[in-house]
Amino acid sequence: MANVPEKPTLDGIEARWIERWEQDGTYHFDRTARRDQVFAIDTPPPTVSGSLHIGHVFSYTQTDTTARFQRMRGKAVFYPMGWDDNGLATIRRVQNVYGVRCDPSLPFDADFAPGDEPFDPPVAVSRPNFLALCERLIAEDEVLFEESWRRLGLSVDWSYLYRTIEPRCTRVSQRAFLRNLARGEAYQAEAPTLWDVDFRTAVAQAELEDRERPGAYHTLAFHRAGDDGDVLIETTRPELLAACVALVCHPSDARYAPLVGTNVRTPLFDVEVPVVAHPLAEPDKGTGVAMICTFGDTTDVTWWRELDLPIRAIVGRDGRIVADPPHGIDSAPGRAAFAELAGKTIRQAQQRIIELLRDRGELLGEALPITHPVKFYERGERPLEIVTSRQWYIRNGGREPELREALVARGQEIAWHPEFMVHRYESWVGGLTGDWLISRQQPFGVPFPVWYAIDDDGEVDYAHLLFPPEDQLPIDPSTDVPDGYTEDQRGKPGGFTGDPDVMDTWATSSLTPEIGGRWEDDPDLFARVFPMDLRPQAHDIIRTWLFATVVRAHFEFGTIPWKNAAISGWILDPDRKKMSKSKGNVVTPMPLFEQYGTDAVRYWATSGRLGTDAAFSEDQIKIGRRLATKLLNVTRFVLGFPEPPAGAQATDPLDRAMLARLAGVVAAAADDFESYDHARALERVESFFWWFCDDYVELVKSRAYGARGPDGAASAGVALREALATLQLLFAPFLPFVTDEVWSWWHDGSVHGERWPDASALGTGEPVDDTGLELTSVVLAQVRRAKTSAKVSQRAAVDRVAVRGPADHLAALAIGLADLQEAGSIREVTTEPGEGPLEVLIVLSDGA
RNA sequence: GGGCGUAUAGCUCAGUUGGUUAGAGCGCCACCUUGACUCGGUGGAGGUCCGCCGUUCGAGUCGGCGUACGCCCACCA
Repeated sequence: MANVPEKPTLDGIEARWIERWEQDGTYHFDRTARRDQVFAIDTPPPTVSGSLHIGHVFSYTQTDTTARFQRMRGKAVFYPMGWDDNGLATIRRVQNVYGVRCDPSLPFDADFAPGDEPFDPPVAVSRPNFLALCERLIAEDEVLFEESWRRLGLSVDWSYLYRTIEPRCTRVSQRAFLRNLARGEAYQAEAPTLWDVDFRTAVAQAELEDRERPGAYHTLAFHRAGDDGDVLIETTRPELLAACVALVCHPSDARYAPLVGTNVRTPLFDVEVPVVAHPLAEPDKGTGVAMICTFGDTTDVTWWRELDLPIRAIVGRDGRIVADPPHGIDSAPGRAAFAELAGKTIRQAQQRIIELLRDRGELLGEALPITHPVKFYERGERPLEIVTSRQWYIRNGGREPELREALVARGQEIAWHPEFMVHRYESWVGGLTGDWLISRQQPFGVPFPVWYAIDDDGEVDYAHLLFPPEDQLPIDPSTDVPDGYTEDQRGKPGGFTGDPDVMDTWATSSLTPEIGGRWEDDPDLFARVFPMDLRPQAHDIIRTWLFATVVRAHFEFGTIPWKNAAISGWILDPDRKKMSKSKGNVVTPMPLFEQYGTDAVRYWATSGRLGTDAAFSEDQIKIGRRLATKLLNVTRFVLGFPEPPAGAQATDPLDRAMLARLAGVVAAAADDFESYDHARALERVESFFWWFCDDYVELVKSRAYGARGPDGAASAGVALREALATLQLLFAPFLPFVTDEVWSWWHDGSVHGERWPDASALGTGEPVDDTGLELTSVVLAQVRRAKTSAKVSQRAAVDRVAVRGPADHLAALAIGLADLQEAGSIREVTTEPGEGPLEVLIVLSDGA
């Protein structure tokens, strides 16, 4: 019945099995399953790009082993996939691939077509043209992207594939936003926000990172009234002097106490500003007095807000000094100085103002060079500025202690794997300084489903919002028209205008459980999968994706979005540096799949534990390859023994002991999986497997061929096959291709449609003492050692093996002696009771 | 500044509630072409378990102090 190939091979098996699984619906989600029979996974939708990254392989394969295990446990596994294609990553890619930039003021050009090469210099295109290019590039990318993902052998149900920009996801995103708005969880505000001058968009606290940058302290002289002399301050940003609205010192700083409440005049611009006190000012920094500008950093924002200071904004959204001086700069010399700076970039303005100040003697001493951390948008190239703008926010506890506590508590409801990762969540939520800024001033993304009425004077009335009913979603306010209006009223007095912004990508991806589960579109499905069982993701996006998802579920459903969070580590290169495109040390998995087979790469990936960064190791992949090859060969070998008669059982004590040991592995590996420790499960199974191949199969092969009669052969044959089938099942979550390959040689149907083995059904199911098995291995090793030392073949004959040791050990060992004799080509085996540890005397035939 | 994690063989890492001489794989060395596997098999060498102090009959494991590395959060005039 077995159909074993003459020369088994791993080459090319992926394509065959991927096609077969797709045809047979092997990973099809049974949506009739009750909620308690479902295991739902909130798969991270990867950002669409040209290719798969080795880090993807690492984390997604780990999740896949859990999905496969749960499926084998009888769960209906809901394992959707999605592509995240609506973010800045897509915009950047379109800009680079086609050499274009979006200029919303341009009209649509129906004849526009990109060239084969990117335009250089970049060409400005209209928003509709830009969006068309986004769609086009995404469509091209996603074909190849999906192909490479399928090659990984994930057991996802591809019929649930989604793209975050598609209408259905846009609808989910807009609906959730409108509900947040209706409940007061989302709001609009005009406020200072961190701003990327290259992307020309606001960015959220979660997307910041500090980078060390060179800078310098410059000492500036502010002037007191009359002849009271100067007040000196140090600043790294003299170019913001025109934006200065006050000086600040610590309330307890006696040196400056007399100054507080008085006014001083700024150098160069001669603007009168007050000296104020605030606890955030640090006496031992600089001179102890700092200038407050609107806005140099987030501390300035705090001071400005808490001290109720005026605003003098001088940095435009393009990162240049604005054309007109802010109010307060009234003197002719002051205005002249400002004119020198207007239109310059920050760098240029800094250079120029230093010259101007020095010429006037208001810059003292030499600049003191320093290195200091500067805030950047994580994808950006220039430091962030702070500009005042109208933005949308979702409350996240950053300004409300009660909400913050509630969200911390939600995080603690989740079972984290590993547990300590909850600390990252807690420290992030605990450190929030403001609400979640979700609007972005970008051409491509999910639009805010909001219009504003325009009053009779032509002013936009931001307090007068117009919404679409939910059943009209998704909408684009730049082309759709609110109820009660007509298109020709767009932008007119008494008419309306659409909100120009789009949502940040996290505002949509924070809804992946709702998107994947078809919230509101398919209530029956949603009820079966939400809240989900598992969110797998990497630790760097706990503060963004994970937290945001918790916020949305908390508001919409009053629940956590999933019971478990499995946090994977990162891939480091072999020198333990983080892999990144800029370092040029990125490994692409496709060539590895080709060279070693997907299973081999999966072996490496699943050897990694959750929460632990792992070094990329081609050696580990080679070991995986060896394992897969061994599975092919041992299957071929075992299936080549005479088939035991129907109804035969494993009766030989050695066989029963082996099966009992295997039963222990089955149970322990299941426990490992239940506690999200796939790597330990693999280690356990693998360890048994090599012992099985190296010792057990070697011990019983002669008997299996009939050397000790038909009963012994039948017992060995049964045990070998039971163990082989069990091992194939145990490896199935890790090595899906080779296990289905070897399974198919002697079974109908896929191994991935089978149940996890029943430990109690192995052998007779009765407990068996493992000592005999262990001792047999020990004596076998001694015999091998004797032959190796004598530099003879393992096949060489042995005259006599004499074992001396405690009676209970000898009794246990008795189950293996006959097979040992065959396996070792031993003429005579004797045992003798004695004290102390087991001693083995081996007499080789040559007298060696 | 606060927090989390890691430290075991040349390398990558296991080591569960404390329990004989601390394990695996790779690499290295030697040997064997033994009924499937040379992408194979057998064996060997190789360790002050980061340091110090403590608890204990007993510590790689528990506690304290420290060191190194990585990360998170905060600060950043």
